[in-house]
Amino acid sequence: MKKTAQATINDVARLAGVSKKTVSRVINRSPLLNEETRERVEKVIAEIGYVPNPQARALALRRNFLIGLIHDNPNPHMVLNVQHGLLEVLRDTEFELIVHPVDRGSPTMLDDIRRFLERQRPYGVMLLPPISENDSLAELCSEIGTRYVRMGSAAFDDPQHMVASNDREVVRGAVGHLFELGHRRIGLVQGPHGFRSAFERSQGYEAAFDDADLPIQRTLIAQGDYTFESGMRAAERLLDLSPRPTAVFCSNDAMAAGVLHTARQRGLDVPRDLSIVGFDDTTIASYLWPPLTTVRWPIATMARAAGLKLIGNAEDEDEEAAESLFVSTLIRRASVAPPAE
Amino acid sequence: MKKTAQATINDVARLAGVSKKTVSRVINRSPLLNEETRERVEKVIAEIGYVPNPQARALALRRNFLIGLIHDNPNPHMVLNVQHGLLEVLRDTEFELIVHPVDRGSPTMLDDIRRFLERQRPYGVMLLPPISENDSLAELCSEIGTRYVRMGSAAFDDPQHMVASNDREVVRGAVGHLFELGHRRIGLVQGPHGFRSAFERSQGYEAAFDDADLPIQRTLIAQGDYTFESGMRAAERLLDLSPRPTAVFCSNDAMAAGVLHTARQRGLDVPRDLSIVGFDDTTIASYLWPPLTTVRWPIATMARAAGLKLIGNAEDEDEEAAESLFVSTLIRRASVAPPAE
DNA sequence: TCGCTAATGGAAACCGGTGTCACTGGCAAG
DNA sequence: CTTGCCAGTGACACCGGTTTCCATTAGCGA
Repeated sequence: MKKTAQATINDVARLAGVSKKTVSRVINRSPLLNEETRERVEKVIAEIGYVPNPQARALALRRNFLIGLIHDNPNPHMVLNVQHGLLEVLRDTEFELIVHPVDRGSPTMLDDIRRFLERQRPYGVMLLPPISENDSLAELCSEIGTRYVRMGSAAFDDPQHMVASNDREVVRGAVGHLFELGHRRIGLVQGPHGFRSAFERSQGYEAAFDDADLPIQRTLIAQGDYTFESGMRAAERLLDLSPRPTAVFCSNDAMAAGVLHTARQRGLDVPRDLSIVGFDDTTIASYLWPPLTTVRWPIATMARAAGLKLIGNAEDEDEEAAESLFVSTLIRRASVAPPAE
Repeated sequence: MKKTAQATINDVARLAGVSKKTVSRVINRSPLLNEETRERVEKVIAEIGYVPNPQARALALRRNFLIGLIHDNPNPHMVLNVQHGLLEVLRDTEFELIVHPVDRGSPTMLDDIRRFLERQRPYGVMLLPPISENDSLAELCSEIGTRYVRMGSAAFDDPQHMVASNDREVVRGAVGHLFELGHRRIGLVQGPHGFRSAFERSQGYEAAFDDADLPIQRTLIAQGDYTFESGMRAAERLLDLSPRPTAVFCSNDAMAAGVLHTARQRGLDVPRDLSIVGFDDTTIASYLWPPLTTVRWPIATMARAAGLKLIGNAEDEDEEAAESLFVSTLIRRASVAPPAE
């Protein structure tokens, strides 16, 4: 009795006077089990504080009780919010979170991920954008037999494998809001090519112009790459236009902050001379002066739903309970006003 | 040959005509091994692409090839930077990162962590502040036999278990810098009680007053809790003082952003009417207007060092190579100027 | 009382590695 | 020539679970 090491299934079996197998049945809630036996075993388990060894289980089941987070995401705000949401679901379960960032653009990326999946054998993985948009990655998961959920700005997979937000619609509404205030020359700072989110948001911008029956002017569209600096550069080009745009929608907050920065360097007053709308609602948005009007998407909520899909409850009746489409909303702060002219 | 499942150590042994044990010796670089045998086995390993199964290893060794990150940290910037640093070291090793946030203040916190350590048996864990300051947690790790490294604002453990920054000294220098510019009434927005970082930074502030042979005025010290809002509230009190302080040092950037916010609401010009210094050098700091003078501490570098200590290389000669004390530096931006008066 | 079936529980194999210990052959010392 | 030592290797148990297969028991009708 000197060993304080963890109790094993053998200890439980011995103390309860049954075989390992029976204990295993209790743990896994096998239905073919005498009620009385079950209670006796459960009593012993509670008494000695037995917890099954995850490594042994993983070996026998060929599947680990880990949820993997695979991402190549440049946005810390997003990564951390996703972690929060996932961990909230995982808390009080036997699952743990294992984070595996990858290098977008590395030619061996898919091999890296395959190795990760084959070695660690996570129970399920969550794929963050932009890598979640890669279909061959989803196929890889299917092939290996790992459950997966993709997160994205549009529904590009089955609901059971997808949590998506409505980027296009919410941007359409946000830009529409600018039109309603009287803006006509509304700039766009796009996200980088190859990002579905950038595409969706640009589409929303264009849809708003359609709604307003105005033609889309290419010169009002500047290319960014989701960084602060690219926002500054984009603003330099847009603010050189004559006539100057009176409002700018930016595909994310970092670029919006860059636009604000440049505007201020040029002595422009925001929002009087220029209205700015961002996307993400990072903490930055409310710290800026003026506080940034932006789109808040329920990242943590989405991650929570993804977690439920992953660890679900495959047998539970509420299989379909976890949502897969989430609405983002426009948060109105002080960086938007009617045009001054 | 139909099974595409992972090759096992048995396959390697069979194909190389040796026993499992010998293969195991090759994998673990046992020195008592005929060179010729080793080459033969390695050839087979390379041919069939064998990779040891981590679960089986974990079971046999009673130790997983996982590095745990235990934190209760409210600062996403920091958490993510630590993850970056750790993952950089872990990349291309057999280790993976497992993230385990805990609930500071929960009475069962230590039990939660014990359970985590006993169940997952991580190879090593990294402890982030403020929880890293909890000595009983470090004792728990020792007791269970888990390698650990604590991160903190001062060296409160052996170098082998510690990566620390020099918060006190750098703040002393930063506030000293304000004195040099001619400021005399310098406010302090403190971090919350019980945080070593808050304590160290406050001590640095006081040390700078000592250096300048000026008495510390309690009214110039406001209490915050590291949040933006607490910075705003603290500023409201400090800016009501008469005479008003001409500069404020804030224990982190979020509170500095709050101070800036309040200053601007009152129509004060920063830095002309009020100089502001933050701490952390989060992205916020450079996005703000004016860009914030702040202290940058090399979080990712520290995390990298911590990672090396954890997975080290216990047998390597450069055991002592990994640094354990890191210097933070003052980043001078536009939020500081000589007092106007 | 006997025989049959269904329900329950146990023995042993297995998952894929590592640790212990015994064994072999070659060589130096006695 | 015998003994002892050592490098190199393998047989086998073991880590702590799950799974397969079989034995036992209970229940029930004949």
